Amino acid sequence: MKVTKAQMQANRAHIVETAATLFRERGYDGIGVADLMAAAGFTHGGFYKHFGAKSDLMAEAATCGLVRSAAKAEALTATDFIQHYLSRPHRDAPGQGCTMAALSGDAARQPESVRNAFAEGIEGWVATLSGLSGTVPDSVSSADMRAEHIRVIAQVVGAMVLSRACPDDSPLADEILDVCRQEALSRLPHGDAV
Amino acid sequence: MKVTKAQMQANRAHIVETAATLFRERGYDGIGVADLMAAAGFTHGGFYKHFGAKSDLMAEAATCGLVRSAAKAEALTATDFIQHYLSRPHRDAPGQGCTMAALSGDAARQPESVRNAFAEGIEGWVATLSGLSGTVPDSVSSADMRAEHIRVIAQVVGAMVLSRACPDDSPLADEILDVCRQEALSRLPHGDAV
DNA sequence: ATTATCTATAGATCTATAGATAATGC
DNA sequence: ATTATCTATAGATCTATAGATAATGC
Repeated sequence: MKVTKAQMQANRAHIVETAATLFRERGYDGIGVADLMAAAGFTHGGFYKHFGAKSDLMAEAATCGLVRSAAKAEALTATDFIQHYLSRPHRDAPGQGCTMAALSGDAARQPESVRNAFAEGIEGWVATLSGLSGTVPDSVSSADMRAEHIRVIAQVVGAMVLSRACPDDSPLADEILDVCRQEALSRLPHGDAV
Repeated sequence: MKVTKAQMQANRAHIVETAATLFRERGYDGIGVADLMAAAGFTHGGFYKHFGAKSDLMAEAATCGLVRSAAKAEALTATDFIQHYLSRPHRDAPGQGCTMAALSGDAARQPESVRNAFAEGIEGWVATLSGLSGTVPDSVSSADMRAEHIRVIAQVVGAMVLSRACPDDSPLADEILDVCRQEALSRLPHGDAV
């Protein structure tokens, strides 16, 4: 039943990725170690050879999800990022979407190790937004860019969290995305995005 | 062991208020029916004479918390509302704070009855912001006021959710509140708030 | 007579651990 | 020999229900 070291690393990575999806879909308390391991193709007893506790996996899965989606965003313009982020497909597929939007509320009640992963992930997103073309108007000083990036993140995360808290097919859920998208795009340079 | 009808109504209301606090502090999955009833001063068996299921209490507690804090906000100016909302005391006392910030992430994974309570609560907050003096600049048309109020709510909820996801004493947690407070206040009329 | 609350429990979870198994890696 | 994974289980939860009790309300 033992596997090679390389296979064990691959198994561990697969557990983390599976958890990153299932935690985003069901919340940290919404899926247990046994179901997570089963979804990854293992029995639950082996979990504790990979991780010291469930909260260790929460932290690793958060980092995995935050890094992965920030890397995807780096290929986009700021306009395309906002369009994709504040979209119905993103809202309706939290398992593949933004970890901040899906799990920040849960993370606030988890150990500091999990919240550390979130803080580093948020910093990563600030850096990612700085790299997107046209993130802030040309007139904004570079000293204010960081603040503006933080505001954009708070705006889009807040919009997504509130939209998801509404019932399916709620007009308000769509309206929240629409008005925040309009605002976020109007902040971009050139005004060519709305 | 039976009580008067009036006492029973009072007991029920007390359970809802206790739940409104404990759910905000620990999340919907973070406290069970037995502990909730014990915190309200009852044994857990009686719960099901008051509510059909735990999710019924989630919906009632959400409405209770949302209505109560919106009523408190109505006595404030828009400037004071932003100052209080995006403050460290609010961030560090979720049990008495905004239900949207504390439980929207959890609500997204709950039955439609709970999300209906959230959608109505968000609409209530839009109406509340409309009533605050100086919510939007005088130049904004009334047709755009609703959109602007939704954006303010998304902004402050997003800021609070992200700030709480950071570790205790994290500089980033404070920075998120600070930069979003600055932005929200600058949107108010007269520019006298910053 | 009705019923709000209580005690007790069913049945299903959950996290974490103990010990067996079987394949790697020395 | 080591160890990644497995089976099995301990001990603690959880939601919901059943039946007893005792006070209200007719």
